[in-house]
Amino acid sequence: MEKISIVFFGTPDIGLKSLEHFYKSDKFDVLAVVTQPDKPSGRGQKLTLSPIKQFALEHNIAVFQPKSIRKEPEIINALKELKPDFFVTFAFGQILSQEVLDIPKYETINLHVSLLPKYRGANPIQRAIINGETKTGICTMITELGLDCGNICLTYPIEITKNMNCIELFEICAEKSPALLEQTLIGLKDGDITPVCQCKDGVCFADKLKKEECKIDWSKSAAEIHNLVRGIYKCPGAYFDFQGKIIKVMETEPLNEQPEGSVGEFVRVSKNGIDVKTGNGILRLIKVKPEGKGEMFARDWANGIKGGK
RNA sequence: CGCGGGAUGGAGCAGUCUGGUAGCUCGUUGGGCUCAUAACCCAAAGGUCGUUGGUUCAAAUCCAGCUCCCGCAA
Repeated sequence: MEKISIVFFGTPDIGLKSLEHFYKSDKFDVLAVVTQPDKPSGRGQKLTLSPIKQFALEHNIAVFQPKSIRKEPEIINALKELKPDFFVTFAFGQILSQEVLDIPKYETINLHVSLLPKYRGANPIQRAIINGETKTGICTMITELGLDCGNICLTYPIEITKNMNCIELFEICAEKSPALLEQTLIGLKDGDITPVCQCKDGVCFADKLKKEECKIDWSKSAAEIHNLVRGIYKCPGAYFDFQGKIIKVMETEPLNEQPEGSVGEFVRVSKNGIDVKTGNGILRLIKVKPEGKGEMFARDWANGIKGGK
């Protein structure tokens, strides 16, 4: 069987397993990788390569790093020269142009980590958890010019369990993506897949996270805050202010009690954690991460506060 | 050279400015109380104060270098 040739468009590590799969598979040929330019990042402003670029460099795959691919004819021409069967985009971070979409012999396909048409856009995984969804999924689609609006090829459902956080969900998505992409490409090439239009009902968008959203509003219900905490776990993490310091909340458990006291007050400190009164119910803080410190159990943090007074 | 916080028994912290006996809240172990306990009382064990050098009669503390961890910003 002739190999299917692809160009992989991606940036963060959620797509790494898929790229690796294509690279190692004898059914596919990765002609090149397109990723975001290197950016200064991290403490000390060091120039950082995207995980996808690192992988490409380690395996001698050609890398293109357009600032904006629509406006760089040289890169577009180079991609045309490759004569790929497919373009595969997965968390690339740039909008393509029709000219780019038309380059591959078959299609340009995109993998999106939600069950479209829900959660189109930048942050589907985190938004799904924040909104308390119990199921989501991944799907492949024919890329069109609009935002995640193309016809659907294949989907794979994923259950969101009660305490799952966004990192865990990221990993599941990354894990399940390679097989779905492979099926999609082979199916499209053989004509076994007929992409279907996204139904018009239920369209919603997953906007980028704003900084204000990460600050915990104790007047919300314990369940809502719990969803926020796990939805933005570590990236960037939900927090509250305490004595002028930022305290990030890493792990929580909502409880149904309705205690006396005011909203946001620590009503109880026990071996299990710090119980905070919310607009509805108690939120038990299990693990926190104070500014400048490492992650710790909430009860340990509480120990230090008392001792320091 | 982007800005900033931190390293002290097993955990979380105070003590550093103003050098002079290793402290607090927990945990652990043993004992007591109790029908019983995660509660209470008593006792014990456990620390080269991140590392190297300097100043000093004397350094967790002052000075200089180094290592590691973390927050912001991007």
